[in-house]
Amino acid sequence: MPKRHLVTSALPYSNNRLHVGHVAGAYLPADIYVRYLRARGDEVLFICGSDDNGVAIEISALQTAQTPQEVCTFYNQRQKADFAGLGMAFDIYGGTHQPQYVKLHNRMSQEFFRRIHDKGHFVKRRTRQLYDGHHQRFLPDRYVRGTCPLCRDHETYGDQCEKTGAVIDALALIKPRSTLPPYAAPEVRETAHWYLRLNEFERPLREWLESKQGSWRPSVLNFALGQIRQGLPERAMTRDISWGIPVPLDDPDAAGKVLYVWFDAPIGYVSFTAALCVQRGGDEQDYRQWWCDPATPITHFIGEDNTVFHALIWPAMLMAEGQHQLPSAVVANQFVNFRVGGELRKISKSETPQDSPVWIEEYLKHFDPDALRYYLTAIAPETARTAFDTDDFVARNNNELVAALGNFVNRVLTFKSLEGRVPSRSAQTDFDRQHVARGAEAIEKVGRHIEAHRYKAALDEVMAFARLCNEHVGIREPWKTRKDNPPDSFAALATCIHGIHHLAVLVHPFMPGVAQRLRAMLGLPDEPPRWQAPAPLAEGHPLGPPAILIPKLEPGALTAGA
RNA sequence: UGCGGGGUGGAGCAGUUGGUAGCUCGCCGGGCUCAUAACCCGGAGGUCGUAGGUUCGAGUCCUACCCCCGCUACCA
Repeated sequence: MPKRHLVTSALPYSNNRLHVGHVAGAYLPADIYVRYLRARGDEVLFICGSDDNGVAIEISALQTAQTPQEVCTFYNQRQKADFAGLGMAFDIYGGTHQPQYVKLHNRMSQEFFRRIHDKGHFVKRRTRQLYDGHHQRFLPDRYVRGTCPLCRDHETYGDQCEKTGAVIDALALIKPRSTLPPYAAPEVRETAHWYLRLNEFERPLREWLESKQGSWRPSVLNFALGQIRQGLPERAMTRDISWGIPVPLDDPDAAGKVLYVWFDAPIGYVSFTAALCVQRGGDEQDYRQWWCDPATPITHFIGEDNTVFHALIWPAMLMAEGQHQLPSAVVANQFVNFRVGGELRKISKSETPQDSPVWIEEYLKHFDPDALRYYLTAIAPETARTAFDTDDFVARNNNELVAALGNFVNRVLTFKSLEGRVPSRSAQTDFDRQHVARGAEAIEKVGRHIEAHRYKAALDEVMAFARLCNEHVGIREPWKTRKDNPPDSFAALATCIHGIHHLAVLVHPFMPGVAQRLRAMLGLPDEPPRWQAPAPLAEGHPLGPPAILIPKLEPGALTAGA
C-alpha cells in the first residue's frame, strides 16, 4: 500500500442540517478509513467542505429573505460543528463560497473550465426555457407547476409527472405558474449554454471503469457502465442564475451566467487542497503533489445520489482537462431511512421532527458520538438501504457495545486484586499466549477489511475479538484462582489487560473517543495508537482510574425527547 | 419503457473464484458471580422471492417472471 493518500468526503450542500444518513454515507466510512491509514503510519490528506453554490441556495435565500451568502455560511458553520462533534478528522473543512475559500475556488474552477473549453470539449447550444418575469430569472423545471400535459387532469412540477413518473417537457405544461411568489405565469425565452460532450469520453471511461472490476463496489461500477452502454448525453455545465461562479468566457452569451454547481463542486476538493497547502505555509501549487502524482491514490466517499457525478462526469471532466489524476476509488453508500413505529420514512427537512435525534445537532445534545458511530457502522448501507431505528439503536448499544466491549473492560479493570497496576504475567499459559495471538490476528484482519472498504465486516471482527476476550476470562476464571493460585490469576488478568490494549487499537478508527478512554484507563499517553499489535505492558505499570466506558441507555432513550 | 440495487431462520445482515447455509441480536434451557442484571455453555428456528435450466453438486452460474427501492431532472 502507498504511503500517501488523498481522501475526500462529498461536499454537503449548505442549505440544511446534517442527518444520520449523510454521516453513514459519505463521512463516517471516510473517517474510519483515514484514521486507519494514519494509524498505519501513512500520510493522508482528508478534504471536505460545503457546496455553497447553485440554484437551491439561491431560492432558499429568496424564500427566507436572506442573502445566499447568509444561508450557506449559516449552514456551513452548523455542519462544521456537527462534524467536529462526531470526531471527523478532516484536515480542512472549506466551502466553495465561504469568504476564506471563494476566491481561490473561483479562480481554479474558472481555469478548469477554460482549459476544457480551449480543448474543444464543450459545445454551445441554444435552448428555450421558462422565465419568471417578476423575479427576472430563468426557472429550473422543478420550480414551475402546471397541469400535466400527459394526463391533463392534475397539477405537477415541470420536470416529472407526479402520477406516472414520466419525464415531461416543462415548456409543454398547461397553464404554467412559477412556484415563487407571486406565482407569475412564466414566459418562454431563449438562452445559450455550454454542454460537455460526454459521449467523447465513453470509451476511455468504460476502459477505466472496467479496470476497477473486482475492487469497486458493483453498485457503482454496474451503474456507471450501464449508463455508458446507454450512451452518455451532453450535459449543460452552465446555468442562468446569479449565485455561482461566473462563466469565464468573453462570449456575450456567457454574460450573467454561472458554472453548474456540479461542475465546480468536485473542483472544491482540489481548491480546498490548495487552500490547505497555503494554510500549512506552503505554496498553492503544492496541491499538485496530491492531485497529479500517480503514486497518490485519490479516494472519494459519496452517497449513492452522487454516483453519476463521481463515477462519470467528474472523471470525464478530469480527462477533458487533462492535468490531474483520475480517482483511484469511488466508494458509494446507499441511503439510510428512518424507521418510526415499524414504518420506513425518508429523513427530510419538512417531515422529520426538528428535534429528532436523526439530526446530528440534536443527537449530540444528549448522547455519545461514539455510540452513533458504532450504530451507523453496524447498519452501514454498503450494499442496500438500511434504516435508523431508535429502538434498534438502544438495543445494539446495550446488548453489543456495552455488554461485549464495555463490560469486558470494566470487569477486568475493576478487579480488586489489581490495585491499579499491571500484574505479573510470569505464569502465563499457552492458552493466554494463544489469546494474545488472536488479538494480533484481529488487528490484521480488521485492517484488511478497512482497506477493502468493508466497514461493517471490519467492525464485526472487532466485536468478535471483544467477545473472545469475554470467553477467555470466563475460561480462565481469575476470580477463582485468586486465593489459591495468585500467579495464575495475575497472569490471566495481565492477559486480559493486554487484550484491552489490543482493543484500544482495534476500536480507534471506529470510535476514537472510546479508544482514548481505553488508553487513559490503561495509563497510556494520550496519543493516537499505531496499527500494530501492542507489546505487553510491563509488570507494575500504573493503570489509570477505571470508569464506565460506554453508558447503558434506557429503553426509548432516543425517542423520549424526540 | 430503459439502467442499477435489493429480496437468506422472529429482527438486522454475511455468504469472495459453485460442494450438505453462517454471524449478531432476540427466544428457550443450563452454568458462573469478577463485571454496566453484564459474562460463559448448549438448544430450537431457514425447502436462501417464484418457476425452469446447466452441473456429479447452486443461495452462488443461465433463462423467464414477481415484489421493494433508486435513477431515467436545468433538484446537490
